[in-house]
Amino acid sequence: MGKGDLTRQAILEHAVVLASQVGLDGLTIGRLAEDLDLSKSGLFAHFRSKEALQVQTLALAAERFTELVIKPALAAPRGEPRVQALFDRWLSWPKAFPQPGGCIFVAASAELDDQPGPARDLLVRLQEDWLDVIAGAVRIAIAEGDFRKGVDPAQVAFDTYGIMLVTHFSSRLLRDPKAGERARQAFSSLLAAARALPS
Amino acid sequence: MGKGDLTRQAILEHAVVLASQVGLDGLTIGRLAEDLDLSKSGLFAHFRSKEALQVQTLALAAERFTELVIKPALAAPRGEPRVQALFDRWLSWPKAFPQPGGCIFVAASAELDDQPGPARDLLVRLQEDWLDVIAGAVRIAIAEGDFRKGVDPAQVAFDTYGIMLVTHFSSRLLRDPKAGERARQAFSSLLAAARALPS
DNA sequence: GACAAAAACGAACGTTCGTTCTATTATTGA
DNA sequence: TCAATAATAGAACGAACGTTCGTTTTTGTC
Repeated sequence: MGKGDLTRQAILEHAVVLASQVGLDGLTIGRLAEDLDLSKSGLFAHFRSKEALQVQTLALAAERFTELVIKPALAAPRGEPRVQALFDRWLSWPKAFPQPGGCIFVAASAELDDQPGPARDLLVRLQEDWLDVIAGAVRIAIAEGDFRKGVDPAQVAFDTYGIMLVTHFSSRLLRDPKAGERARQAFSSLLAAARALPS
Repeated sequence: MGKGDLTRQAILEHAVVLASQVGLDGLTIGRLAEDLDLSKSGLFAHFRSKEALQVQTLALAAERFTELVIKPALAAPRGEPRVQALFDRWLSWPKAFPQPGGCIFVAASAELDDQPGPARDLLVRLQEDWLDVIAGAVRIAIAEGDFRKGVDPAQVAFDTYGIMLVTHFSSRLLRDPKAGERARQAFSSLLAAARALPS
């Protein structure tokens, strides 16, 4: 890895931090350059367009998300524990990879939902993949007998995603200190409803 | 109402539409003026700052939300029907007051969560009020005997808000045509869990 | 219909944006 | 070590931003 890739990596690392606060659109080449003691043009040369910068920023965040959330959670035992692990890891993900403005994907979701382009395309793919990971874990939990047979994995993934979103808004916009607690409570109810009756 | 107030109203009406698509920050005085066949300076004179424009845009949307969602729902019978009505009215609110970019409050929530100022302050107050309305309806449903005594109204409001958020993202970002259906399913499960057992 | 007040205009301001050049400095590989 | 290449800097661009100002048009009232 040459020096170029090194600084590019450093730029993107900081871009995620910044984008979590000001959004992918609020992300500015001048600001980024100033923070990293680079010239605007020098930084720009690494990406050759702002759109590319946005896409690569999202991509880096996704890479980290896989490392820090998905991979460790998939190490949990098949069945309900793995579903629980996915949720727990998600909850602590803004701490695992510091994002002062909260989850960058949530911020980007609201921003890009009406803005066609490669950044939106990538984000959609990432979010669909994430929902699929959850649904897959639920499907396994059904097969393992932890959850009832009638449970719809996609619906559980939908519901879980909802809890994640409301947790984000509750803690970041409303500054509710009880958000984490409420989130756990909500998720616990969700699991209880899916759980198979003890035989 | 003089002519000034009339055009100001028209401006704000369109500002809500625009802000739902590009956000409160993406809202631009030039674009707004062009759409309404006004001069930039002529439009600007109505507000004297962009911040005031943003705040008044939010305020108008809140006014409409009260008219079109809260007020009609509160006309429903006390108890579970009223809780259901609140949810149903929310679901159809982007159609009742056209917002091509989806609910303006959801868009603003992600945008302003790290941006101190009067716009954020107003938005927080509005969202807290909305949560209180839901929690209040739940409290009444408990008193009426529709819901179990142990139900936590604030938690139900939290859960409901989550379903609303995931519905928004599912339909707007992922373009999932089944979002509405999934939302109803999720909410119906939520109510079922809160419901008192038939005596 | 005259006249003051209100509303809208048009031009310009200083900034900042993304982007494009050309030139200079660092890094690399033979 | 030295040429080739990659990385960065610096200056400038056109466009768009919010905002200000002085002027002109429209409105409402006696």
